Amino acid sequence: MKIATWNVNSLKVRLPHLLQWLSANPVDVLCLQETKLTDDKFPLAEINAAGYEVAFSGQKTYNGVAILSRLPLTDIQKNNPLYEDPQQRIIAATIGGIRFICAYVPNGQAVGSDKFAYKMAWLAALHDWLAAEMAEHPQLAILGDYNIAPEDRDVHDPVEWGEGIHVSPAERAALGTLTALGLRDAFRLFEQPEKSYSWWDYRMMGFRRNRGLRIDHILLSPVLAARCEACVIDRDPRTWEQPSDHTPVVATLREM
DNA sequence: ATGGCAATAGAGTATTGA
Repeated sequence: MKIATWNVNSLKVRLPHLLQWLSANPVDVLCLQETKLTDDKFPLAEINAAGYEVAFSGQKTYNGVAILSRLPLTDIQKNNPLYEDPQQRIIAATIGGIRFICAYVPNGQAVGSDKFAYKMAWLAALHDWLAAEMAEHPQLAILGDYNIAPEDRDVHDPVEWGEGIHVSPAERAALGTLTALGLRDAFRLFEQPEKSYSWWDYRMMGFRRNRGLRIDHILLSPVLAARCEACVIDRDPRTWEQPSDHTPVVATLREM
């Protein structure tokens, strides 16, 4: 089973890329972030025609998440039941006995800002909800844009980024509370090339110069981590015309 | 230190992203 996550930065603009990528990479489950579409504008017919069922939760202009699946999705949950949030950043569903959570963690803008406080409160609530979900679902995967680079090796220039947004000790500690639940970063279960990133700034030729961050992650419960046999970042879509600034992360799970 | 690029809303420019 192949599972993946991709922040598409507008599904309206990126639908051709999504369909192109899926035709070459027919993953079983794909979590999308930043669809930026209200539900009435979601391209349901095109995604169904590509062979996928889909659960989605969107809003105008910002945020918006979706889970595409070749198998039926059940027990669909929108947002964290422990956290009242007008922003559509989470959708969850059970697929083939696995609980999937698609998450778009707040950006946070700048350490100490109001948006940063929101990010930290949001992550604390996510932790509490995940603890309950993991107790109920031993097979759990949470995929998405975490807007946190876990370690300095996930940052193109740790000195330049300092202790700013996406790399601050507080954010890394919040991510650490998730791994303390037993969740494993699928990418780091395996040997990986140095300077592997999942996002590059549009500006300053960020991609060409590989000035990136690894902020998109697949976290797996212990049972699923034991089934994981590969995890890769697919840089290819970032080379296409008018790309998202993020690129897909794909994990392979051994069949039971 | 700032802005640089892209998407959106909406009609010139502001906001947000990371």
